[in-house]
Amino acid sequence: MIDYQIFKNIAKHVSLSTNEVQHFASLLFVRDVQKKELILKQEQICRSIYFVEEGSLRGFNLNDDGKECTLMFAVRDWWITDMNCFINQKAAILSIEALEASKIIELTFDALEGLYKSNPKFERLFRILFQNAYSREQVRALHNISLKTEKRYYKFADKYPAIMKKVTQKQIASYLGVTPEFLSTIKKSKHS
Amino acid sequence: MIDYQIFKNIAKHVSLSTNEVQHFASLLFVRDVQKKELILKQEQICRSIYFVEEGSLRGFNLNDDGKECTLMFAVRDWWITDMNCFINQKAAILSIEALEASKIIELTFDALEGLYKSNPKFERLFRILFQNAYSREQVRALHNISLKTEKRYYKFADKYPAIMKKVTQKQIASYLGVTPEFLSTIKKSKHS
DNA sequence: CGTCTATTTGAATGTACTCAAAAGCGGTGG
DNA sequence: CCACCGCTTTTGAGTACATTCAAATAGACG
Repeated sequence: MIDYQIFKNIAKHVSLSTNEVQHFASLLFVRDVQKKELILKQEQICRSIYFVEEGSLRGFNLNDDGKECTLMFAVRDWWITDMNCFINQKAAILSIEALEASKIIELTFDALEGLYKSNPKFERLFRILFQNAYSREQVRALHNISLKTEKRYYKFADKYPAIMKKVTQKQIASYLGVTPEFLSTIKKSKHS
Repeated sequence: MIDYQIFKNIAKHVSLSTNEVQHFASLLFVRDVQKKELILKQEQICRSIYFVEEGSLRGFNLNDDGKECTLMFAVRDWWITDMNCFINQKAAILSIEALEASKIIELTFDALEGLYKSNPKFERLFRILFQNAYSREQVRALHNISLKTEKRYYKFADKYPAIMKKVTQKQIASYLGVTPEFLSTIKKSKHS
């Protein structure tokens, strides 16, 4: 297990001793999920943060009108959770589904709180992960309010080629907050 | 200085000894800025994170077409920076201006990196601040892509009454990513 | 091969923008 | 204290962006 991608991901930010790695590993749950399986269901308490060891996931919200909004994708080497519900341990706004057969690694809220207490390296690790996540969301918010859909689409496609390979156009449309029909017409018109 | 709001803010998340508070305080720069003064200028390296001790700030981007987009407001007891540029120590995308005469507290990147190394409590503190910031941005992203402008406006007004008192309608429009003219027509139509 | 879903296309409608002009408001100087 | 100036807000007409609904086509999968 110690040759898993998750340890390479961590090693980018902090260096752990063999013992620390072992302890961390002992807290993880590795799960193989199949395509379309839900790792987290909306309304359910969000008890864990997830790492994509292999495969791909999508976090989305289904509203009262039946409209799906994709908030995030996660491919190999990415972390994902419904952050707001995770940190407050309350009912999730998002569902998270597998886009294909995937291997995911689960770290529960309680285990993570224990890690924070037992070893400041984990405070550091997640401080870095969260600061990076916040930074990305801040840039995304700027793009959302300042750019036209067409430009946002091509920026997304440029920035995340690994995601483009895994997802349908309908899912990208729901990530951009437009209808699949409109995204279709955008792609047809000649682009920059 | 130790009765400043910033220490109450920190005490919500970690408890520091008198010595730790003193050390932290020794790293801070307190500045009085006047209305319209720029704390951070776009294109300039973003070297610090700021805390609003008193007053209010606005972070915005000015694009090539001369269009201003407000990414965030900060009132008393809030932290603000151009996160992406702060953590990479590169040219800022945002300018930050004072909306009124304000007292702000500046913590530089280098000082903060020193704090992380010297005392894990600061890793914890900023881990919590960043996770909360990320959580808020995630919710905001969902609202941006799923809700109509009208609903976003009233949600914002409900959630941040302290900000509503300080900012113009034009600035709110630029935060929502719509024109001031359009926001004006929204307010006129009868609302939910 | 047949079924289910994704994608495309088009017409009609709604949402939001641009441009222009008028009205309102706050601050400054005489 | 009033008059003027600059900026914000409002209003309206015309246009562009994006949605809804419906139907046709194309792909994916068992």
